[in-house]
Amino acid sequence: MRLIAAELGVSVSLVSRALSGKAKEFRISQSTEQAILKSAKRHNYSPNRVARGLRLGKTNTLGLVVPNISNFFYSNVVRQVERAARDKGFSILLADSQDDEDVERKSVTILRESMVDGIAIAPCGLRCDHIVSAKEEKFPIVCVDGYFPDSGVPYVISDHIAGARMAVRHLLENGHSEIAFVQGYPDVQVSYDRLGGFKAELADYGIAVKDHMIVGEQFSYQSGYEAARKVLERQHPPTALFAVNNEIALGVLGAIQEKGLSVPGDVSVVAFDDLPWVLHLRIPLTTVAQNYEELGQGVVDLLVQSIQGDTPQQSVSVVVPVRLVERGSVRKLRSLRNAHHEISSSKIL
Amino acid sequence: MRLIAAELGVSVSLVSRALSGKAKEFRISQSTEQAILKSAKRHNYSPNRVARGLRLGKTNTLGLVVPNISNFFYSNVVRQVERAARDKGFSILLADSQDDEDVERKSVTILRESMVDGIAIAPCGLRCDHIVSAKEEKFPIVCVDGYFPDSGVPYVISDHIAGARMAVRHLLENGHSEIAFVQGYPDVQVSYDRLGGFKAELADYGIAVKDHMIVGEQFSYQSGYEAARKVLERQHPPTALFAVNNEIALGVLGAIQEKGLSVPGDVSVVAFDDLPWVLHLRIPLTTVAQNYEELGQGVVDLLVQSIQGDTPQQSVSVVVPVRLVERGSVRKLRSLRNAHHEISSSKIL
DNA sequence: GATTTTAGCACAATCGTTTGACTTCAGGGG
DNA sequence: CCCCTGAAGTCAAACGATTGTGCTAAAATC
Repeated sequence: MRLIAAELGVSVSLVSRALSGKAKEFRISQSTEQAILKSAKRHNYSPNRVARGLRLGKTNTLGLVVPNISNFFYSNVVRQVERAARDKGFSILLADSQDDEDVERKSVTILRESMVDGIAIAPCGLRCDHIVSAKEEKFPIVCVDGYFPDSGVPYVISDHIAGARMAVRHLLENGHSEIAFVQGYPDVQVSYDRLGGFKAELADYGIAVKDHMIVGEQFSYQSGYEAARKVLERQHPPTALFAVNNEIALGVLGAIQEKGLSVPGDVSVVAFDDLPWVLHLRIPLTTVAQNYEELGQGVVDLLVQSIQGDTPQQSVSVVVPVRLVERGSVRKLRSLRNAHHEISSSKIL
Repeated sequence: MRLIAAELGVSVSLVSRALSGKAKEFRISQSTEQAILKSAKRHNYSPNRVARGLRLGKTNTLGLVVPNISNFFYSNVVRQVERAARDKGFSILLADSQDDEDVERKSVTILRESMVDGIAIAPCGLRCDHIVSAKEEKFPIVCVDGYFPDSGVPYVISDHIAGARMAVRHLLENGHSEIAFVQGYPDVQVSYDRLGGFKAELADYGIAVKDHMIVGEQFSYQSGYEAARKVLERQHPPTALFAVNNEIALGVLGAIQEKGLSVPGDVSVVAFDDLPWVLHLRIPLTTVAQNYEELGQGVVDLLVQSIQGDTPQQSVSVVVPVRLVERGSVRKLRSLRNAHHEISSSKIL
């Protein structure tokens, strides 16, 4: 800008205004405006976003924190968030928290130091003081996938409870009553919700929840694998397993395969998270599909709303519906179902 | 910083120096240093990276451009790049070019406007003027996955040629000579290399390349699906297919399944890109595995080297070895192989 | 002809940090 | 008594853009 100003013998302010299209507003003569624009082209000038950010107090950048970007679910969320953000003129500053609360915390700090205009975060734990304190300082922040009830932090999530219920109902309706719940790290809201849905649906059918059927401790292949192994080695193994995310689902399949069991012949499987490759698994998995696009779009919308100050309602949040995609990894157990009816007089749809 | 300075009745410069640990160097009395540090804690001050970036001319941020972050390959690269960058104190400004050269071009502009200290880019096309011009302006930029020969732009790539050769050799050694090459967008260096490897290996075995066996036009499920369908419907269909990336591989599997064919019974498949779920496919795929970690680490290393000005060699680039992981999607065709030998007197290992 | 308007532009502060160049004061050596 | 040294700090200019205010002519008005 200096260069241009000097070259044309005008002031920098003039250049700035001309380049930001405020020529009319500030009565800049057509001749100088054209000269400035032309000169800018020649030097192929492009504004310094950092300087502008400093002056304007906003950078047109959104921070995005996810626990593990190589997880297909998150990479899709990232993609959708990036797309939605770009549509609104924002760039994405990305941080991978590696499922570590400390890293997450540091990432949030760095993002705020970087003057991002807002942060979208898929939290990896239960502690949320860094998030809440951001919110209390009027810093735009929105959770995605996970959330913190009563924290007042807005969120965009899939309907975890309904998703879990749908999956379990599907199993129940096919006669399964011995269902293992293979979860990830239990102490996050997502886990609470999915487990809650699982239990609630069982309760609706009058079936008691057995604690030993709730297994697993991490959102990883390994954890899913070990948990499934353990539960399948019980004296009375489950007839169906519900895997709480895609990585765990793979672990579960690994364990099943290793035991020489077949899906759905010996054991049925339903998983949370839909993936393109489930179709081509040995047995196409029946899954609860989440809507990445709505999640990504939703979180960006909320964030941008909050940034622009028009926050109509206090804490608007979005719950995106999920849907069950049946693919044949669940076996119909008529006999068992009927048997069970007589015993438990469970509620029938 | 102002606040702290005012509160203690000292100048901002003092605060700045104290906080950046230059107390000794600038002979700041222990008492004031402590006071400043204490005050900073109380206000939980954290520096403004934007202001610092403006002043210092560097932001400790790396730009990263990938064609499609929801592709498992790229999401892993992103993860590794992010990790390696964080280890060196850099953040990642992410852009998804959506396999669109114009978007890619704009992304590079935005990243440079954002004063990132360097850019890692997985190019999605053949045009590279924006990349070369960055390099010519001494702007640190490194390609990953793709590259531009003779452009002088450093790169970190997998050994595409060797990978393709390994895959093809494996097929040849199992008696396949009618191999379809299911590629993506042909006009990128990656495609040239993989196709080149394919042809070279066939040539080494004295087998002529048939143009109608080279199919596909995009790096997508759909493209892989359609290409596989078409080639399988020929009068003399191939006995094996080589899918050039993971999404295409899925499309190929989809087509095979739809035709009611079995892998490897009716047709063998090898794919580029290793994925966690290939183990649990109907038939575990034999794949060419890339080393994400080395790719990510390598590109960050090169970039940081270039940023810090110590560029030992002119254009250091890295070619990361790949390895073939056999899993049983290739059938041994003794008969066919022998038959073929007699006809073509092909070179045998 | 005096005054007001207005077109066209320049000045300078500002955003938050960093940093080279000064300043000030006390004490020591000659 | 003067000069020098060193300790402890201050000043002010940058970085690159934006923006409120002020200035100067020429044109319009009465």
